[in-house]
Amino acid sequence: MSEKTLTLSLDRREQILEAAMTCFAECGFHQTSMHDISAKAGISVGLIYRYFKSKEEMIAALAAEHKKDIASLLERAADAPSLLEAMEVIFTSHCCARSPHILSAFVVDLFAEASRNRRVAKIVRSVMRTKAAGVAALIARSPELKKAKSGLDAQAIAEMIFALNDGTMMRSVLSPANVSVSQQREGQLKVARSLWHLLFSHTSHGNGHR
Amino acid sequence: MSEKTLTLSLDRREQILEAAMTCFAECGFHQTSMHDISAKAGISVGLIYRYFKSKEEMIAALAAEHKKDIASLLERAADAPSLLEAMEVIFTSHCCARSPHILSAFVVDLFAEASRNRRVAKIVRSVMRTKAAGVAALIARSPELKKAKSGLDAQAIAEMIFALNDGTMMRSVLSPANVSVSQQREGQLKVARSLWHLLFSHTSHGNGHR
Amino acid sequence: MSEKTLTLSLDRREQILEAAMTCFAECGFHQTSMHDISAKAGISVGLIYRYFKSKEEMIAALAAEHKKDIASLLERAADAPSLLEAMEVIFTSHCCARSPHILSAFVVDLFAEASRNRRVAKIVRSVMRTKAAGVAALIARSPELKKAKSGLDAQAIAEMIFALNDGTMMRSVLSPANVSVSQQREGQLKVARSLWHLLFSHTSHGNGHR
Amino acid sequence: MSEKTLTLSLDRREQILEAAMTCFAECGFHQTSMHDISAKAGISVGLIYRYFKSKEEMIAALAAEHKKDIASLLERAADAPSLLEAMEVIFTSHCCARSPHILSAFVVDLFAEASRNRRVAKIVRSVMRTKAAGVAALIARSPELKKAKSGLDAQAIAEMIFALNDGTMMRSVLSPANVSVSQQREGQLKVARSLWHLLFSHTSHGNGHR
DNA sequence: CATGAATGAGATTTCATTCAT
DNA sequence: AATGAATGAAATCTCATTCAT
Repeated sequence: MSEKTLTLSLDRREQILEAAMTCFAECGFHQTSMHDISAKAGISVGLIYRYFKSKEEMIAALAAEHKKDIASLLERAADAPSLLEAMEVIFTSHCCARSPHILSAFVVDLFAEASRNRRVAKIVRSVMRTKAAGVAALIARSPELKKAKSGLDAQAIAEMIFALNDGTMMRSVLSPANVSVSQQREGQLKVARSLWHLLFSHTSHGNGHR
Repeated sequence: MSEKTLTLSLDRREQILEAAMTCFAECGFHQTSMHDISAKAGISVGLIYRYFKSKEEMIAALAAEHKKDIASLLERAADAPSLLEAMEVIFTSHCCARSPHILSAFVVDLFAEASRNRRVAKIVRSVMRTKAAGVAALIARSPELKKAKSGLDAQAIAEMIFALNDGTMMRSVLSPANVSVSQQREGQLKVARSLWHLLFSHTSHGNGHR
Repeated sequence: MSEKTLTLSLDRREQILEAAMTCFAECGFHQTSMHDISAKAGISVGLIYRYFKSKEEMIAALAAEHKKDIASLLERAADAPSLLEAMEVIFTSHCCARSPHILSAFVVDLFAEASRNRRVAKIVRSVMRTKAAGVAALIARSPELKKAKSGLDAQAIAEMIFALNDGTMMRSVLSPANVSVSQQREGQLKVARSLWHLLFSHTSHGNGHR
Repeated sequence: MSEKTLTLSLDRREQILEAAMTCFAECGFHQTSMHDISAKAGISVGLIYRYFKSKEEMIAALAAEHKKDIASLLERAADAPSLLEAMEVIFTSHCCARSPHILSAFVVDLFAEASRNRRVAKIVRSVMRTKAAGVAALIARSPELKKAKSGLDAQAIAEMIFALNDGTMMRSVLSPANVSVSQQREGQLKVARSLWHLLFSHTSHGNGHR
């Protein structure tokens, strides 16, 4: 029974976080009311407080989940057959999950929040480190690195990849609603490939993407 | 007198916006109260409402100011003797003005806000267009472009520059307080030069920056 | 089995009341939550409701228990060999039971509650009558009364004893934590003896208390 | 203008405290809502917070007012032509001000609160010291003291007076509504005179009160 | 032009109580 | 008998905005 109870509890927790994520992405942390979240989750306000001590704790929990998502993303990227494909996985990651804007909007809010909330800042910093380390490893072991004549080390390349990745994501929150998920995907792929070519390709002609 | 009144008014407006900017950057739009702003500006709450119809209007006004700042930044970049130097101007722009984090935090908040506020979205989109067009022009006329063998057109290059620029800025809101402005500057310069090399340099050895 | 069940139930009831008493004394009736009580009693919230219809009922039950405590106190006082000793029993009663402040704080809260809760008021009034009658009887039968030249009748003397008793108890909730139980006892004894001397002694020299 | 503003503010503050006092006495600190107070004062909830940072601060403010009331009561007592009359002033003080029960109920609540609220405890302790010192001085200078053969010093007598005073007040919160203010006054006077006789009178026959 | 007192809706959070298991 | 998840009303406190002075 304790197992079932635990499962049930975890489901509830998930359900609440899912609702919160959607609300936060739609309205921002501080414009989303607990009532909004409870309504979206289809439960009462009070129940949320059995799972989270405060609204801030929910934000932190979501930030922690984000960290896990990033970790699993990196694993998937590590499994990719080539560095180019790994980069494609990374650059398109926020285009698939859930609805288009949701994730981007959430992450931008997360950074904004991190700039004034120690607790969130700590988590987001750790996300950044996870990402940087993961990709640096990816690059370090890739055959492309040796061919690269850019003179940049794995660390610098990783940082560039992520800055560009975050930058496109930040800008994507403004892409008009009529841009479909697959169009966004295309755009992201284009950026990823462009960067790959810049970093590792020496033949300009091979750059076959539009 | 009307002229003086006008001047006075504009000063007041500036004074209020200056205070608001600081508060917004410190606490975020929706966690900053009108009282916070009035206190920072050293005036009464009521007076703010003689200059701005609402809080939202202040955000919009600041977004508009941001747009002007970007425009003037682009002018300065256009005056730079070389494309590399232009990129250096662009990448370090948010490191000088006011205190370190202030501007970055504000801009990240602005994007977050834009993702759910039509009015702000409109302005920020126009900022993005301004930037993109400005830099595209910069590149189009630069001698480097012809030498570039990346196969990317001016537009794509401009987008990459800005995505990277926004990405590093977004990440900078998390740089610890003990990172000085000049250190941040250094970091930004490094990124700018790396990108420049990737885009336009064919001699890997020339990449002399650390 | 029904007998055992009943016994069990009574134990439970006692256990709950004991926990409630402690919580109430520590935090006050209306700042103690049912959860606090259930936690202190080591049971679930729901179980409390099998024994008490509501929180108010618990307060009433505790008031009723207090009434019994007072009745038994009076019996003990009646068994005392002299009136002075009876008074000593009465004045020190709240110093022994449980931890020092607990009982005083509870009783003061009980009076506060009684001033706006009919049900509690009824019980507390009855406590007061019990006390008054009991002590009046004690005095009426005591040899001291005849010697007393104060001109006060048993009823008036009883009232004075209790007003003084309640007054010292009310003030004792403020005695700092570093006053030990035995010190409090000393203080109460001193007051009891002083009053006894005032009421019944005609030789000022016999007033041997410190 | 600043003077008028100040006056206005003080009036407001007074008005709010007056309303709060009534509500607190009627319902207790923790059963009175801010809305109750604002309704009783005829203002909005928000306005209360311009004058008091929190509910707790209002309680503290009222406790501080109580302290002043006690100080002024002691001054009046000191002006009384005789010690007996001084005691009469003291014992009847809570019968006149405002409506009958209000003050008593408030003070009992104040003691209850003091038993778990450091801030209030501090104030109430200081009230107790003020009272004790004031009356001890009163007694020390009175001619009765010399005649007293009780063997009690001024300090002990003062404490007895106050314990009795507080005790009768605590008990008065339970006097039924049909007991008029003047009847309560009578009762208090009776107690005061009884005590005076016990303390200072040597002729039992002179005890002329009922 | 300038103030800041005043409003009242709304946000977060708590809690007595119920009820399915 | 016993649990504790669930509810939702209510409490405290905040804040954008208005308006009399």
